Amino acid sequence: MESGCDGEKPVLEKLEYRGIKPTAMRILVLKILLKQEYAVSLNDLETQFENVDRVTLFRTLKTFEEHRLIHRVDDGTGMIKYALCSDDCDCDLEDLHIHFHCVKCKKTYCMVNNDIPNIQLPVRFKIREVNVIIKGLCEKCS
Amino acid sequence: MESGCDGEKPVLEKLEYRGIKPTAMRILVLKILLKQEYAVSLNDLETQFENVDRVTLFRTLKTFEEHRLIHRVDDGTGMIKYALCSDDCDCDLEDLHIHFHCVKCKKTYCMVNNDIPNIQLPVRFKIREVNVIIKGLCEKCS
DNA sequence: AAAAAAATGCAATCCGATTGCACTTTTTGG
DNA sequence: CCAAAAAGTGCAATCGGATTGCATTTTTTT
Repeated sequence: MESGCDGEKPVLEKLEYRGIKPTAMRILVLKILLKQEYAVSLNDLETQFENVDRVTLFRTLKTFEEHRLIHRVDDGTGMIKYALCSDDCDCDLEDLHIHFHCVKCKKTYCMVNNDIPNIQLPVRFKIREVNVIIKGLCEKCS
Repeated sequence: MESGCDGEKPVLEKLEYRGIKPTAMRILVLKILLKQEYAVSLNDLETQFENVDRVTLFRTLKTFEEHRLIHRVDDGTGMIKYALCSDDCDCDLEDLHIHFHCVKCKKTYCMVNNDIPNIQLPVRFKIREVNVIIKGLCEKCS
């Protein structure tokens, strides 16, 4: 049986694992991120708090990003979204799975079970990163 | 032998074909768009003029977009880019080919010879649009 | 040519992202 | 344990691209 309050240990471990000092704010934010089933924007995050400064959240996300705890998700809406990296992920820039953006509920899901398809480009183009965004209706909205 | 000045007819025809009234501004903008080999942002466009108002360009592009003469290209940079639709294109939202964004020269190319790969999603997700962005180094920069 | 409609240009606004700086909390070294 | 240094936080302000309001100009209609 777990005796820690609210099962906080895994959160602390995750932070430490990435070399991030566990401040109250960061613990809170990570807890929220862990609950999300889709990529969140700064705004999304902000609405989950009562009285938090946008900028602090912004910088918390920035710290998380720099330490590879989260990564940006480009879902084609122009708004930056974030998602947790998997524990073993060492993503240089962005992660490599497919993202699905629901045009109705505006949520962006990570389609973890899909591999990026192989794409043939003219010889001299050097691929560094592939981003596949699918737009449509998600399970709940279709 | 073509006798028209500067081969302007095709430009006028393109505008008319899409039901766009050919003002001086629009002819100029379309001519520039026809010369591009990659997707352009509003800024890119602006730098090709001496004294044009951003907003006019913006609205010109908007008109073109509404009449399906151009379409938006999302290259993951967060900045909206535009590219000409092919003559027979009737793209509802965005076009369906792959875009390549060079991280060095910042140009975004349309990879017209590549088909969008088939992607399997969980059953109840309804795909409306697929956008593939590849980042890396282009021919010239690699 | 006059009236109506469309296009244009300037100023201003909007909104998310980001920075500056002062204040607070945490860490470090004596 | 305390003082200095470092790190984190919060508020105000800035930045940059996108977009709108409105007055003026140009084009179309009658």
